[in-house]
Amino acid sequence: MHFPPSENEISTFRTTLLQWYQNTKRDLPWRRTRDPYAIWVSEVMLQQTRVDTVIPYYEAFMEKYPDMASLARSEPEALLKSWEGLGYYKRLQNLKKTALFLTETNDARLPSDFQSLRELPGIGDYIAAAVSSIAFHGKEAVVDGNVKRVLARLFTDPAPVNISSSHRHFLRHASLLLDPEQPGEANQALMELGAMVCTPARPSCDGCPVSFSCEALHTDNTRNYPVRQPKKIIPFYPVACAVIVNERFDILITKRPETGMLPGFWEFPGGRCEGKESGMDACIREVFEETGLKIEKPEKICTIRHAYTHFRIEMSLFICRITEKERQNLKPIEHRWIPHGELDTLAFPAANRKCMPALSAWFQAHNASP
DNA sequence: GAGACGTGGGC
DNA sequence: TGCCCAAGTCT
Repeated sequence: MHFPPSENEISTFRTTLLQWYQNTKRDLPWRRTRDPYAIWVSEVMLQQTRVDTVIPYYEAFMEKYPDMASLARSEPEALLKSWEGLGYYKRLQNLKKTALFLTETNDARLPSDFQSLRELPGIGDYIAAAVSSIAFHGKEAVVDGNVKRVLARLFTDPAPVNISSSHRHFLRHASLLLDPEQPGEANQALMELGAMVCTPARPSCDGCPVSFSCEALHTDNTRNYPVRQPKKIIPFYPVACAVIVNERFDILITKRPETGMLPGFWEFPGGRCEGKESGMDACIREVFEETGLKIEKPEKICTIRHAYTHFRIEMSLFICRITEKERQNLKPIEHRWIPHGELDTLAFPAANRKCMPALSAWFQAHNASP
C-alpha cells in the first residue's frame, strides 16, 4: 500500500482485518469483560510486557482487587507484592494514584472520553485510546509497538519506530486505517496482527490476512522494516550485597525509598563496587554506609547477572553473621529482621530473587530452621 | 526529546 | 551467552 491509500484500499483493509480478527482472536482474560476498570488494569500491565507474562498477574490482581474501590483501599505492601516481577513499578503507583483520585472525585468510575482519560496519572496516548475505544467506543487509534511495526511494513515507512518523534507520524497513519464503526475491535485487530502474524522476526506473511496491502512483502523487504535507530550500549556495574544473619538465623532486610528505581521494595543492603574495589570490600563499605553496621568476614555464596533497562550488573551475595553488640549500631532506617522462610511473603527485586536458591542452600547446610 | 524505568522469553 | 524485544509513560 502506498501512502496515502485510496478510499477503496482503506475500506478493503478494514473489512478484511476485522473479519480475520473476529475469526481468530485469542481468548484472553481481559477480552471476556466490558468492565472499563478491568480493561484499564490489563492495559497498564501490558505496557512493555508480554501477554503470557501478564495473564497470571492479571488473574490474581482482578481476584484481589476486583474493582476501583478495592484498589483504592489496598494495602501498599500487598499491592506491591501483587506486582512483584512485572517491572516498571511506577505504573503501579500511578494506577493506585488514579484509583484514589477517581474514587474521590468520580464515584470510582473511569471517564469515558480520550481527553479526560489522558489527563490521569499513568495514562498516556496509548492507554487513553485503548480504554476509550475498547470500553466506550471512542474513535481514537492506538499506536503501540505492534501497530508501528505493522504500519512500517504496510507502507515501507522509513520512520524509526523507537524514537519519540515518530509517534505523531504513525498516529496519523493508524487513524486513517481505524474503522470508525468498531474502533475498539479495529484497534485490537491491528495489535493482534502484529503480535501473532506480523512479528518482529520471521513474520508469517503466508498466513497474513492483509498481505495484499503490504508494500514490504511486495518488495521482499519485510526484514528491513521496521527501521530502528541503533540503541546505545548500556554500562556494566559490579555490585555486592550482604545477607546479614543474627544468632536466630533471621535476616536483615532494608526498604528502598518510594521514589526512583524499584520503589518500596525490600532488599539485601549493598551497592556498586567503586573503582577496582573487590566485591568483599564493597560489601563491607556499602553495608556500613547504609546501615552503620560493621560486618566481618563476609562469605560469598553466589554471583548472579541481571540486566535492567539502562544498565547491567553482576551481583555477588555475601553472608555474614553479626553479634548482638554490633547490632546496637544499626542506624534508624526502615528495616526488618525476618526468618529466611518468610522471604517469599515480601516483595524483592528480581536480582535478589535470583539469589534465593543459593541462600536457601546455605541455610539448609547450616541446619537453620526456616 | 533523550533518558529513566524491569523483567523474562526467544533465538 | 548475550542481545533483542514487549499492548508506554513521565520527566
